[in-house]
This record gives sequence, structure tokens and C-alpha cells, in this order.
Amino acid sequence: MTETFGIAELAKEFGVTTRTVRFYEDKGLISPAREGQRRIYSPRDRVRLRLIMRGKRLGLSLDEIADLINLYDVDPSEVTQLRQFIEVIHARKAVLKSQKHDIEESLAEMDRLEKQCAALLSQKQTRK
Amino acid sequence: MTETFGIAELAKEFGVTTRTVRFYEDKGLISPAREGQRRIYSPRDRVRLRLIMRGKRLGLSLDEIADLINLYDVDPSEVTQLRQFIEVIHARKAVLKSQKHDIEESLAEMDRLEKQCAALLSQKQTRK
DNA sequence: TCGCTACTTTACGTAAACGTAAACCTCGCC
DNA sequence: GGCGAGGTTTACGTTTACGTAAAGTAGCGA
Repeated sequence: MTETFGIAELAKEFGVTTRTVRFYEDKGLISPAREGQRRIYSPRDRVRLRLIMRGKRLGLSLDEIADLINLYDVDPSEVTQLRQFIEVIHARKAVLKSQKHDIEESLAEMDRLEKQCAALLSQKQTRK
Repeated sequence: MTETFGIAELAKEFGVTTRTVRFYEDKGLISPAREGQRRIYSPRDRVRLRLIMRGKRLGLSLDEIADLINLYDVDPSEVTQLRQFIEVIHARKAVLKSQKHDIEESLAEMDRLEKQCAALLSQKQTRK
């Protein structure tokens, strides 16, 4: 028997409000089961939530996140679809790589700034 | 004599509208000179625009970008300020590193998906 | 002087991603 | 059986990051 979760539980785990979790459901990002009128979340829903949070940390919109999540649910029956799918993956990889590049540039700049600061600091302290 | 730019010129270069460029000025992200009532952008303004665009690609809000840009303009006279500044840099570096981690995870997943697809494709084609 | 082009300010509109308030179930328990 | 905790729907409010329209100005070539 697979584990299930309540809405408050998941909201707390991911550091969002229950409103947010329901909002994601409205957007079609997750579709929890119901027990009466209550929402029951499966481990699969939880994984999706994790993917959503990662997408948000990367600055994606919910619509973009929806597209990405749906990648995992593509039915690979048609060869044409498979080819298109590979195209999408390539495009996505390109974006990620450019983003990685931006991050590495930023990190390098932060290091430079930090070293400048450290130098200034030791200068001021030896002079004292 | 240093080169200058018009608003349309810069907007085109960075792939945004002039409205956007003016909006960034309203937000205090850039402060171009004026010639009469027209805006005149310096190479420094252009660098700032480049930083803004990079920030946006990384999913930052304009407020966050403003904070980051102002890092480059900090006056390093006070030791206390210098220490705080280093703290800020450290925090920023931590965020960037976690973001980089997210990206690498995503890239790995994309690779996995791509290989699955390739395998399925070749399967379907040899069978044909 | 006319008209065109590029730029300006002012201001209202809008989509995304929730926040927040109101009013209603329902389950456990004292 | 009342009630408190936690969940639900419905709906209007809010912030961010611009879009878009209106109306005015400044220079420049015919």
C-alpha cells in the first residue's frame, strides 16, 4: 500500500501555503485523488511538486513548468511524436546550458568581488 | 570620446521594447544622461542592461537585480560595510550554487529522456 | 512650412502567481 | 451536541513587469 499525504503536510514540506498547492491543481500541474471532498496526494503528486519547485527556482513560469512536466508523460507510440519530443529536449537542454553559463559568469564575478573585498580588508587591518 | 547609444538602438540589441528600457530607468536600474529631453546611454548603461538581462534569464526579479547591480557600486570605505558586503556575496554565491545544482539535475534528466527516446526510435526502425 | 521619424510623458490595461477574506463541511472528542 | 481544527469552494485584491494608446515635442529633408 502506497503512502499518501494531506495538503497541509505537503505545503509545509515544500514551504508554500495550501492556497499555492490548490492553485497548482487549478493550473493542471497536479491532480490529487479525493476522499470525500478532501484531497489525497500520492507519492507521484509529491514528485511533481518537487519538479515544480525546482522549475520555480530556475525562474520558469508555471506554464513552462507544465510543459516540462508533461514531457515525462508523453506516450512514445508514434515515431513522429518521438522525433518532436527529441527536438523539445534539445531545445530545453540548450536553454539549460546557457543558463549554466550565466551562472558560472556570475559566480566568477562574485569571486572577483570577494577577493577585492578581502584585499581591502586586510589592507585596512594591517594599517591599523 | 566615449561612444553613446540611443534608446531604440539598445532596445534592439537586447531584444526588448523601448518601453522596457524606460521602465528599468523608472525602477532605478539605469540612469542615462539627457540631451535636451532625449535619453543618451553610455557604455556603462549598456553594461548594466547586460547585467539586467542576465539576471532575468536566471529568474531574478527587478528588485533583486537592482540589489545585485548596486553591489558593483558599493563604496568600500567602512570596514563594517566591507564585512557586510562579503556576507551578501557569500549568500549570493550559495544561491547560485544551488541553482547550478538544479540545472545539472535537470540536464541529467534530459539526457536520460533523450536516450530512452533514441532507444525507442532505433527499435521501431529496425523492426520496420 | 509641411510632413515624417524618432523620441518623450502620462496613464490606463493586463497576465501571472498567488494572498486574503467569507462562508460552508465534517470529523473527532469532551 | 457543541465546538474547534483542518479542509473546501468562491471570489475579489495585490504585486510585478511590462503592453498599449494618447498627445505632445524636436529635428530634418523636400
